[in-house]
Amino acid sequence: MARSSTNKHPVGKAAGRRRGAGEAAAASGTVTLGMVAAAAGVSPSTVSRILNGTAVVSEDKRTAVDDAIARLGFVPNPVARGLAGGRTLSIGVVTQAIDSPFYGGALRGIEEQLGRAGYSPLFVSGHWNATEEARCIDTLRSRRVDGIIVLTGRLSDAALADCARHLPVVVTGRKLTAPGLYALHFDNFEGGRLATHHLLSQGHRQIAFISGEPRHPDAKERLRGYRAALEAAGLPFDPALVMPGNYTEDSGRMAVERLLDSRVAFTAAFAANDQMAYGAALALHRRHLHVPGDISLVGFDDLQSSVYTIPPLSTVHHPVFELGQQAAIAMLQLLAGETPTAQLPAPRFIVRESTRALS
Amino acid sequence: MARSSTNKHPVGKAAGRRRGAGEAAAASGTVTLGMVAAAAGVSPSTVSRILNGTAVVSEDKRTAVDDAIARLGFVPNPVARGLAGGRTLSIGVVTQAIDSPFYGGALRGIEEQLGRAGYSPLFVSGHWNATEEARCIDTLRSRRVDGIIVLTGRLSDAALADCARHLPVVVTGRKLTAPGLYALHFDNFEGGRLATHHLLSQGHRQIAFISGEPRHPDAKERLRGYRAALEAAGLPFDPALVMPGNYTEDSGRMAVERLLDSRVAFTAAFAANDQMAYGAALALHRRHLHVPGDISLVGFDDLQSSVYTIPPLSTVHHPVFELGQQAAIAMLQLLAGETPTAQLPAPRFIVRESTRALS
DNA sequence: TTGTATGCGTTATCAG
DNA sequence: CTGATAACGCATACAA
Repeated sequence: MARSSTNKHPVGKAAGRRRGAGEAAAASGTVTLGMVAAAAGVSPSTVSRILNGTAVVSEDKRTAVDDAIARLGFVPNPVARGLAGGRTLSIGVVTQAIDSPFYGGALRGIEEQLGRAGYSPLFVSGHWNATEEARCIDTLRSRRVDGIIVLTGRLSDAALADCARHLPVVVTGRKLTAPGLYALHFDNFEGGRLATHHLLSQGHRQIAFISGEPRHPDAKERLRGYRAALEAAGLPFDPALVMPGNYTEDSGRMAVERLLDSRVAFTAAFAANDQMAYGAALALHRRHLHVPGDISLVGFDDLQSSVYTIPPLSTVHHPVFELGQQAAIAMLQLLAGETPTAQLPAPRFIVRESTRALS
Repeated sequence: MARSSTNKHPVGKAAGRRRGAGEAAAASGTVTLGMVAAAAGVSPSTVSRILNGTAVVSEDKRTAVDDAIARLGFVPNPVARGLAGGRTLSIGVVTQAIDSPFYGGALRGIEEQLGRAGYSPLFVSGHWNATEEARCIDTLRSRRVDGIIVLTGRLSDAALADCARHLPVVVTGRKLTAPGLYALHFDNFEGGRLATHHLLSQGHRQIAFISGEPRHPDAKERLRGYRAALEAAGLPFDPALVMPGNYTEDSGRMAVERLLDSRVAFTAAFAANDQMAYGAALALHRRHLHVPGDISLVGFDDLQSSVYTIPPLSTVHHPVFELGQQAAIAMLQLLAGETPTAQLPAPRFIVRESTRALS
C-alpha cells in the first residue's frame, strides 16, 4: 500500500532521445530497422523490402537480414509503419456496447480472424446512438485504421456509404450496396418465420409476439416473419397479441405483464430476442404461469446463456461468431482489392425445452 | 450482390503522396499541423505547444491558431504523435475473452474512463493462457501503448513486475506490489464469507460449495471465505461437500450431479461464481429439485443476467464496472506520475429469490 | 514568448 | 536487384 511516488514513467519520451540513427540503443530495448540493416550489412530499404515482400531480394542478403532480425530480436514498429506507409494494420470495429451479450460473439470472431492476418481490431462503442457512432468513426479515422467494421447501429446508410469513399467498410445487419462497402446480412425474416412456424406446428394458434424497436430493421423483419407464418397457416394477424419491446430483459417482462393484464388469450409467446424472452419468462413465473406447461416461449438469437435458462430456451440460432468471422474476412478481402462473397448461414430453429405441443 | 471489383482502396498510401510540406491537400482531406501553422501565420511549434499546453503562448496567436484549427477542421494525427512524442494516447487492455459476461462490465468501465481523458483502450484477449497473454503484451508494446491494464490472467507476478519496468501497469485480481505497477484487489475472501454467512443465517447447516479452479487466486479466496464462515459458526468443514468446478456453467451442472450422485446431504449450495450457479440450477431442475423450495442456491459475481434467472439469483455483488473505472483511473494517475489510491468497494450480498430459510 | 532544425522508425521514389 | 534520399505529421531541444 505504502508505495512512494516513484514517478518511474514520466509522460513523454524516455531518456535516450536525440541519439544518432546508427547508434546502438540496447539499453532502451528498441531495435530499429536501421540497426538490423547495419548489422546485416545492407541498406534499410532492403530490410524493409524483405519484411514486406515488396520486391525480390538475393538469397544471401535475405538470410543475413533474417539472421540479424533474429539475433537482435527486432520487431517492426507499427506506429512508424503507419506514418510512413499509410497503413496501421488495425481495423476499427464499431460495436454498440463492449459488454453486449449479443455482439460479444461477433467481436470474438472478428478478433480471431483479423489476428491470424496480423491485423488488430480497435473496438469502440456507439451505444445505439448515431451521433456517438459518427464520433466513433471520426476517432477511428483519426487513428488511421485501415478499414472499419460496423455492427448494425443507427448510422444512416448514406453516412456509411460516404465513409466507404475513404476507407473500406463492412457493415452487418443491413442490406446495402455501395462502392468500397460490403454488407453482411442475416435473414431475420426467415428466422421470425421459423420460430412462429415451430409454435404453429405444435398446435398453438394464439401466439403473442414481443417485438423489438420498430426503428431496428431486424426487429421489423422478425415481425414480418411472424406475420408471414401466421398467414401461411391461414391465421389472422391480431394486433392485440403484439406488444412492443426494446430488446432488453425488462421490456420483455413488461410486455408480458401488459399482455396478461389485457386479458388477451394466448398459449405461446415469441420474443424477438432472447433477452426479452428471459424477462418474459420471469414475468410468467411471477404470475405462476409455467413454461412450457402453461405457456410456450421462444426467443431469437440463441445467446450462450439460453442453454442454461430454466427451462432451456427454444430459439432461433443467430450465428454471431460466424458473423464476426465473415465480417473480418470480407474486410481483409476488401483490403486486398478483392470483392467479398462472404455469406451468412441460414437461420435454424433450436428446439430446447421452453415449448410444448398444445394438447 | 453483383458488385464489380471496384478496387477502390488499394493497399498502401493513396495518391497525393510526396507532396511538399506546405502544399494544400484539401482534396485528400488531410489537414496537418503545418497547414494550420501556415494558415494562422505562426510556426508549427507554436501550434504544437498550444495543442499540448506545453508552454505559454500569447493570446492573439492562440486565438489565431484556434481559429485556423476550427476553419480547416484540423484533427491531430495520433500516429504521428506517437512516433514523434513517444506516446500514443492508447492503453492496452489484456482481458481473457472479449465476450466474457464477467469482464464485460470492466471493459465498459475502462472504456468510459479512458475516453473522457482522451485515451483509447486497445483490447486483446489472453484466453486464460500465460503464453498467449505474454504474446498479447508483446503486441501491445509493439503498438507502443502508453500503459497496460491486465484483468487477472495467468501471467506470473514476476512477469508483470518486469513489464512494469518499461510501462505503467495496472493489474486486477491480485495483491502485488512493484514499482510502476498498481494492483486493484477485490476482497473475495469476504465475499465468500458473506455468501456462506447468509446461508447459515437462514438455518442451513449442510452447505455444498462448488469451487472455481484452484489455480485461480480468487477461487481459493472464495473457498477460504466459505471455510471461515463455517468455522465462525462452529461447523466442521466437510470435504465431501466441496465439488471442484472451473467457473463455467457446465462445470456447475456437473458438480451438482456428482454431489447428488454421491448422496451427501445438503440443503443449500454456494457456487463460486454465477455462471456455475446457472449450471447448478439447471442440474437441480433436471432432478426435479426446486430452488429455493428444496435447495437454496447462491452465486458470486452478480452478473447482469442474474436478475433475470428463474428464480432471480441471490449472489455476492462484484463491482466489475467500478473495477474497470478504477483501473483506468489508476492508470491515468500512474501516467501522470502520481501514486494511485483507487480502492474497490467492499463486497455486498444481494438477497434475491434463490434462497429460503430452512424451516 | 516564438521560430528553426532535427529526428521518431518506416516506406516509397528514383537512380544506379 | 540495391542503395541513397525524401517524406509521413508531429514534438522537442535549442537558439533567438
